[in-house]
Amino acid sequence: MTVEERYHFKNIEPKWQQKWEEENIYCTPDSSDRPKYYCLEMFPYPSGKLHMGHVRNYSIGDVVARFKTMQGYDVLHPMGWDAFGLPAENAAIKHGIHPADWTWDNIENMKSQLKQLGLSYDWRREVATCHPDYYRWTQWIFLKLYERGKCYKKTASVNWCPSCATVLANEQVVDGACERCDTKVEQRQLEQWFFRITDYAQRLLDDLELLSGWPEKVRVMQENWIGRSEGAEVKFKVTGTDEELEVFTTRPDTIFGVTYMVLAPEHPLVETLTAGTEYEKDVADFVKKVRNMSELARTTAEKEGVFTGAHCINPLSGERIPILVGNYVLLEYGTGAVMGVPAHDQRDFEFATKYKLPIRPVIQPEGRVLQAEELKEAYTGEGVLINSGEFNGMSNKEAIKAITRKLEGNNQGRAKVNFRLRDWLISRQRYWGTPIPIIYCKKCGAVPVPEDQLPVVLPTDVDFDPSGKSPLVDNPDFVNTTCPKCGGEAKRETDTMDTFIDSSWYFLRYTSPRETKGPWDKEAADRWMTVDQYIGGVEHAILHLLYSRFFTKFFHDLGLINNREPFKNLLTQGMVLKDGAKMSKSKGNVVSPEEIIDKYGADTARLFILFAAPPERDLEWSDRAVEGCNRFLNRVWRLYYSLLDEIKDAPPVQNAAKLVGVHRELRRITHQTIKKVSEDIEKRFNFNTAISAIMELVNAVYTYRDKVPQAERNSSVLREALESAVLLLAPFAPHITEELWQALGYRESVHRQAWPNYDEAALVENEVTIVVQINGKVRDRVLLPADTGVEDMKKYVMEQPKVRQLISGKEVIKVIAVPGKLVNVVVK
RNA sequence: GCCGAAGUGGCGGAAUUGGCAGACGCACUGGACUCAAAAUCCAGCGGGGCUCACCCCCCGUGUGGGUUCGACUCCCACCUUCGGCACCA
Repeated sequence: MTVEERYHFKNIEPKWQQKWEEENIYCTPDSSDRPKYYCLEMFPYPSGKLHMGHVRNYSIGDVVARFKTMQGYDVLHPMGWDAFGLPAENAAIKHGIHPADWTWDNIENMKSQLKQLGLSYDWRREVATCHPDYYRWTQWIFLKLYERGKCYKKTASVNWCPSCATVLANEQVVDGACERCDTKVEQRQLEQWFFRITDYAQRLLDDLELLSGWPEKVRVMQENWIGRSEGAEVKFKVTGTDEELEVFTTRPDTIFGVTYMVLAPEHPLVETLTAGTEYEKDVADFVKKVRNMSELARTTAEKEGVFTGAHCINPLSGERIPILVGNYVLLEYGTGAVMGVPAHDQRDFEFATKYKLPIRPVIQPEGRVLQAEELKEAYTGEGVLINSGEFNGMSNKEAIKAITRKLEGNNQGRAKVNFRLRDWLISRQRYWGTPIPIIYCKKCGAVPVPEDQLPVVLPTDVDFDPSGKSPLVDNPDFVNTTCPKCGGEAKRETDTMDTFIDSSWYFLRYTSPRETKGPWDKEAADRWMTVDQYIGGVEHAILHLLYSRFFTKFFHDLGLINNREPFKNLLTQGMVLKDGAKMSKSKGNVVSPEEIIDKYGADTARLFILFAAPPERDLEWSDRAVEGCNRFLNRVWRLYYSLLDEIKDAPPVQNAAKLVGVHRELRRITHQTIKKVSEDIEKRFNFNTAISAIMELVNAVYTYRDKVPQAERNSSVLREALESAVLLLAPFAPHITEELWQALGYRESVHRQAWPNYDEAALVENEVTIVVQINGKVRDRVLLPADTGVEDMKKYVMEQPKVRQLISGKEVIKVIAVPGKLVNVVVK
């Protein structure tokens, strides 16, 4: 095969893409003796067009997959579509296109764009969550959760997005607004489906320790989101009734400092305690006012409260304590009621000061006497108990245990762990999602659809209401059915599932994507899981990653898989910026991947995006730098073109040890580059420095070609350098390297070659430059044999005329020598 | 407010274990090639001083201190930017 004089990516790229597809070179075999490696990038929502964030995500993953393949691993590298979701439905309402058509068209379009990038996916394993063969198993998983009591329906105050016309999970509310459309979220009382993720709170927290391959940042975010706190639940008897008021506190040691109690406005006792009293109206007005506030307004409002007229009894001191209702107490956390200890909690302090409630210190810091009147803020530190009866003098740390024990003994309380994490609200009042497989029967109530009747197919013949109301609600063919239990008339659930459910198990489906007997084949799942490397945006740090971990644990408990965690190593890539801001239509700073690929080719686009910054960091787009990468590929091409005849029939390097001078040096650079590129990819994912090392190798070959006359060149060394450069560059720029590889005379794909190994002996330098410092400042450099010992180095350096001159008349205090590096002379 | 990450030339970034700061690339400047341009190639490119040829010297990794023979790297304090959490009792 001959090589053209100029690099025409427009011919080369489609040619190889087609060849690779014909020969199925990226298809993962069903069985193999090689060790497995599962490389996964977060699958995209099929919005219609690829953006630069996708290009970055998938370029990173492709380098990893190709590198691991060349290293001899059996690599699973699949791609698919997170294909349910609101934009499809909005397109239907706006443009009259059916969500299914819209979605499948987009998938087709994006798939061809992905193919143009030359990504090494096994397309036979493609999945789309909106396909009945997929969501059938999403429904199956729902039924398993239902069966095991991990799925339930309840009426609760939920987040409602008026623009999306649906409820949202807690995780989908950001700063009181819908994470999708930024509309202010309202609170509504609705009956909704939940998954009991809170049952897994402790395990989700504990197993973060297994995830040493995750960024610390993501682990901390999950830890905060789960929000474990240890404390106690304490019962206070309400005076004059049989009622008991229960509170959760992390500070049972301050119980003698309680001077009031506060209930959440939604707390059931509020009505009970005030009914028929003179306080009823004031309290009801207050509750109404607070309830009408949005969550955001409520959390930013100043603390307010009103007295209910009721009192309760401190279980340890017997003291009578007033009960208030407060806007800052949340019903959903703990028991929906808190004890007020103004001396030792800043919020309580502010509240008590505002309403002139008493403040009583019960913890005394060492060496200081706390006087209630003098306090300017709550004392939240450690100390010794005072004003606390039998516990006086005890350290507060001990008192936490002692008081909890005492309460437990009296049946007035118990140790308790609370989590910030709430159950996952999974139902959505929208059409384009997985139907919830539940049937409501007048006689039997909510009945799960039997497994053999799955999937509950989403009907496609539906009309869309501009209000966003789900077309399922008014679709009699879908809604009306018979009860699986009694055969009587019944109605289907019309809510669909949160799309995060679809994406919480797709990584398992890839292991056996056409399995019909279950969501996946256990043997296949056990062979491939866990995902060795997961790559995606940090915006999924909580939602998707937490839900997937929850599902994995649930599947593990059911014996469906052996692994406990889905993703062993996680790489969170940074954003692609233009002019310092995230690319967005509204800012008008979008660079389209299509244009770039058309102008420079996929190899250039990939190379730039990997070269411009390390993957975790944000990347600033630069058209000029893209041109630079294109220039580099042209430079590589020209180098091959000019040397191809010379190296075509060159044998492998023999008697490497006997090489000298420039030939030895070129070989050293070749092997040093192999080492550096291998380590940069493997250990650090620093593709930018790997690429710069390849550039240096190419520069070195240029220098060799231009400085050494042709007759004197060592064609074997030259060939080794050029061949290595192609192999090292192959994961980054798959098309050009394939073309050059074949030009070297090989028939088999470069992507099926073994990753090059470096020869340790070739790395050894005979002579090294030693830096000479005087008092830590570089003053000279000397060339010494690489194996020169410490004493010889010192001796040699001290004899240098320049050194003698610089230290003359000064006292040499000591001389430090680091072999291969430097000599530092310390003088006074 | 709390937690975390980062701060290095005109720009993106490098320095992996405390040992030559600025690799590689972009931009820029000068030169070669050309009738000319593009492309390509060569050289220069942190700031300042001194020579103004070579050399040499001083300063320099957000700021101020410290440890060390030696600090972009370790420690303390502070400033700035970005990200996350934020009545969670």
